Amino acid sequence: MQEERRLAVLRAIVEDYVATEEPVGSKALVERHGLNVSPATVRNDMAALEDEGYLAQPHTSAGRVPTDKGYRLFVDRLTTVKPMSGAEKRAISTFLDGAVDLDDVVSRSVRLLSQLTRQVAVVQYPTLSRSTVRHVELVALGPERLLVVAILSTGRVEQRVLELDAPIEDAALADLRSMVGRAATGELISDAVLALGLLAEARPGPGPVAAVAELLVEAMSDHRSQERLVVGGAANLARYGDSFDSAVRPLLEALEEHVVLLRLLGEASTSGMVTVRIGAEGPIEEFASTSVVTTGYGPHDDALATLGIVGPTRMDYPGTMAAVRAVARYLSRILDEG
Amino acid sequence: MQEERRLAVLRAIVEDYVATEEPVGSKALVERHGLNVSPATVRNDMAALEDEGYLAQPHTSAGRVPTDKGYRLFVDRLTTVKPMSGAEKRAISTFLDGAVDLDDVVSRSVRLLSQLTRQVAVVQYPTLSRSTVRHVELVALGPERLLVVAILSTGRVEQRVLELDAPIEDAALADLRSMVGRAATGELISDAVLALGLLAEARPGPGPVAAVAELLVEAMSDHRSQERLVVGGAANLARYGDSFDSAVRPLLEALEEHVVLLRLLGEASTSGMVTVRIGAEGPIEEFASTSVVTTGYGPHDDALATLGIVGPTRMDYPGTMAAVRAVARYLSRILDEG
DNA sequence: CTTGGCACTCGCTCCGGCTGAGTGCCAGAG
DNA sequence: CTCTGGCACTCAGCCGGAGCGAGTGCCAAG
Repeated sequence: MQEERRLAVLRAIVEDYVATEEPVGSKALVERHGLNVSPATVRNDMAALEDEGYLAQPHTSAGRVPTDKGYRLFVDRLTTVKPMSGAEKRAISTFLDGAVDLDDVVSRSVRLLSQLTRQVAVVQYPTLSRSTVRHVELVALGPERLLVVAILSTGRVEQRVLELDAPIEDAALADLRSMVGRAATGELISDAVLALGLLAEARPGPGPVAAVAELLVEAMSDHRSQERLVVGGAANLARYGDSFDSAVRPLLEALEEHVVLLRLLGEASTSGMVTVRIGAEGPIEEFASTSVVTTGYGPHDDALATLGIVGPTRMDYPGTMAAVRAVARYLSRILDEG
Repeated sequence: MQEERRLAVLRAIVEDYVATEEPVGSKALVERHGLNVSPATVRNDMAALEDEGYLAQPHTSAGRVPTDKGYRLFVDRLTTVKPMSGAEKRAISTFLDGAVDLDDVVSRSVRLLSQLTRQVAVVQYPTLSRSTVRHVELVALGPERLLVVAILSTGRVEQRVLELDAPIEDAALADLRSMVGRAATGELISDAVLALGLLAEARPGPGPVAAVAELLVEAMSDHRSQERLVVGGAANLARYGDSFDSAVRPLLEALEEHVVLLRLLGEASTSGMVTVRIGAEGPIEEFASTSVVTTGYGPHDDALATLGIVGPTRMDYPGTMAAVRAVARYLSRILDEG
């Protein structure tokens, strides 16, 4: 009975604090929400919640503020994911349907997500496990440098430069090109990887052939493609009104370090569900004072890549989670079709 | 005689203000620089410079601050571009020489430039007028959607999606593919464009063939490639200690609007020279309170693309200009070799 | 368990005075 | 005509104290 009310109080505090950005007191709370109890009662509940670590006081005579633990409880037990409005849904689909290109799809998703959530959006490029190899091209950049380009049926283009141990003859290159082409073209990525592996084995030794084959294997496995991601909406960091140099600068730096971001996304990559990491729950200290809302996406309901947002722990979790989920779904659908 | 000293005073004020970020007064000025006159004399000069619009006072009883006009005079007449130190030069070349890829070269350049100048760096992708077409690939994404990929000898990959008016048969596609391949492969871009133009003329009518050819022409002309650019070092905006929400937020937004940035770069694209645009000299209001230092770069001394930095009008112009020039040169050389 | 009352805490804001860097002007000296 | 020292003046920034008020904790009664 009182337990229930306490949770209601916690929810109310989170909602108010997210909305006003100011510590919320007992009186204001009973007024703004329809709690049929007196402020004194709420005060008792607040004191209890504080003892349990869900709330904190900035200073002795101020209102309460949720702790990370409080937010955690809020998203775990007090959140009903509110569906997007019809208008929002339409906006999403028309915005994404206009894309002409994989790059375009991704960059539109980032923009969309950052605008919907008013946070910094991060979208990892989708992997390509289901796509087939359309064409492999080897370009000599110099006597010992080779550019390997693989064109995939999804429209993705993977490229990579290979430094050779020894110069390669034009004839040998043409030979290699046709061999690789025959082995890989038209195959599923996985099959092409297999075929190239065989090819490399059949031609052992230190020659460039094996090296190229091995490189192709590596380049076309998911590894490299997952390294790419796009960040957008960094301007939303400007809403961190307080503590600028101390908070925003390292964040901006971290956002340019894609390696760090990839770790961040990789962490909570449970497929299908929206994942929320609050404050210092993750091991990456740059993001210890932020929350990260992510979800997997990809064609055929496989969660092949991750997308999400980074924002202050004080954020509208239900709305943000709904937006992240919605964008991931539409994006998955588009990849399914393309 | 006095005119000379006045310029020295202006230079000293600019240097001090850039270093300290605080309005500089007459007394401090004569102490820090070896001016062999009294503060009173300097005051008279300052008053004169203020009358002419080169200086301004934040408030009645504070030191002077250079105006945009003052900075202009400073860079035009008082700046000797200081050469990079040997260590810096070495750092630049080793950092850039490690690149494996065109994308890598560009992203390294951005990082380098932002670190050297401690400003936001912007690098436009180089154009490809001298490169040849290595391969053209047409991929059917659907019955009426075609992906066109062109691989160029520089390692650049251009791609584009084409929506057809009518479905295209596999046979027709294969036909088209070989025709286009024969016409373009191995040719200089310009020649390929020519050949494809002829091809389109020879096959008139509303069929997909002409459309594809025309699209290729368009895709491979410089237009699209010049649209791409990379931004880095946005974290340096955090050093705008004062006026955050009012100044940095719109800047961050503008930096994500590549269209705006391209206009900015396009403006001052005089080849060979380092160009400085100070404050409101340009027509783009988002950048009215910043300075932009740019220069052209590209292989063979053609200035084919632009690179530069965006920062506060209060910046170290000589150092910044030197860094921009140095990076542009090394970058050009690398493109020359590759 | 809830409620009203009450004393208490303490961050925020306003106000006034002080300080000091910096200026403008003027009169005198080169 | 230019430079210099002197002098009065201005004004932003920095305390420090007073007052305010939101909010709390505790207690005794319902």
